[in-house]
Amino acid sequence: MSKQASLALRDLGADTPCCPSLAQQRVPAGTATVLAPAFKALGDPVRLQLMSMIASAKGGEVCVCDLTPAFDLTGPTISHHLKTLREAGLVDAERRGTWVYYRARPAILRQLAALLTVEPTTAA
Amino acid sequence: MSKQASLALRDLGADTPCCPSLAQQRVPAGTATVLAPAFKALGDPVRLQLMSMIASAKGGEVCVCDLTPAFDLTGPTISHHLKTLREAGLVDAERRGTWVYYRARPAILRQLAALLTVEPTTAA
DNA sequence: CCTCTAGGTTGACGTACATCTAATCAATGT
DNA sequence: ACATTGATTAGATGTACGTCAACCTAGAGG
Repeated sequence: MSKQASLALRDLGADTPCCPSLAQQRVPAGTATVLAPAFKALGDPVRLQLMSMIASAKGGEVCVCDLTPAFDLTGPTISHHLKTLREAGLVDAERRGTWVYYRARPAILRQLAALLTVEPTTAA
Repeated sequence: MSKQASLALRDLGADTPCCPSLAQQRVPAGTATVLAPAFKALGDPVRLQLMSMIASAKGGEVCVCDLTPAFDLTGPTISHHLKTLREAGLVDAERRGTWVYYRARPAILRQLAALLTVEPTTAA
């Protein structure tokens, strides 16, 4: 079930030109249905920090063993949040030996940022 | 209870320089706690479309009477979603005569966009 | 003043979510 | 092969969310 979300987000990159922007035109229902889960995934303080730790990591990736001790939560809970980020298409996971490494998907982040971008001067 | 969220978001604009960006440094727990509700508010397809309709409205504002018929939902449900957007500090409401008009808060949108903005070239 | 209409609020109900403990799977080292 | 460490999965529970039906509030107009 994690694959549909990732594929849907990837496909959306194809049928949208570049920067639709919330404020330029009404986002279609289909686009909203696809992108809302990504925002929802970022709508939790723990996941927002996890996303930031992954995106700002040196080398572009982080071991789960470095993420878990950063919170007062159990390992399974962190794993659950990482799964949510994964299913939202925001991150990728790769197992290398004993540890699992997470990596951000910059394209999706850029797409979400573009959607929220509004003109510097308020449109009259 | 809606005032705390708005004030918290406004305050955050003061103590943060301009564009912290997820990928430049780990977002502090406090910032995550304040901004996550804004992302959560956008994490629903209906609210994402409502936000878009409000932000893209001619004249910068929309009447609720124009928003409600755009969905297969009852009036109270739309009202509830608008309240969620209001409490997240994403929109402002103003009653003028019989109708209530909603207006976007560009500053908050810009802040969220800045947080998600990543470098065009992957940072090593 | 009283009624009508448009919005917003409250309470209730079903579902989804965040979190935990316990069990399972994967990889390394003795 | 066995035990150990790391990560995910499964089951359970309390809380929050989305939705609707019913009620309350505020202008408009007779």
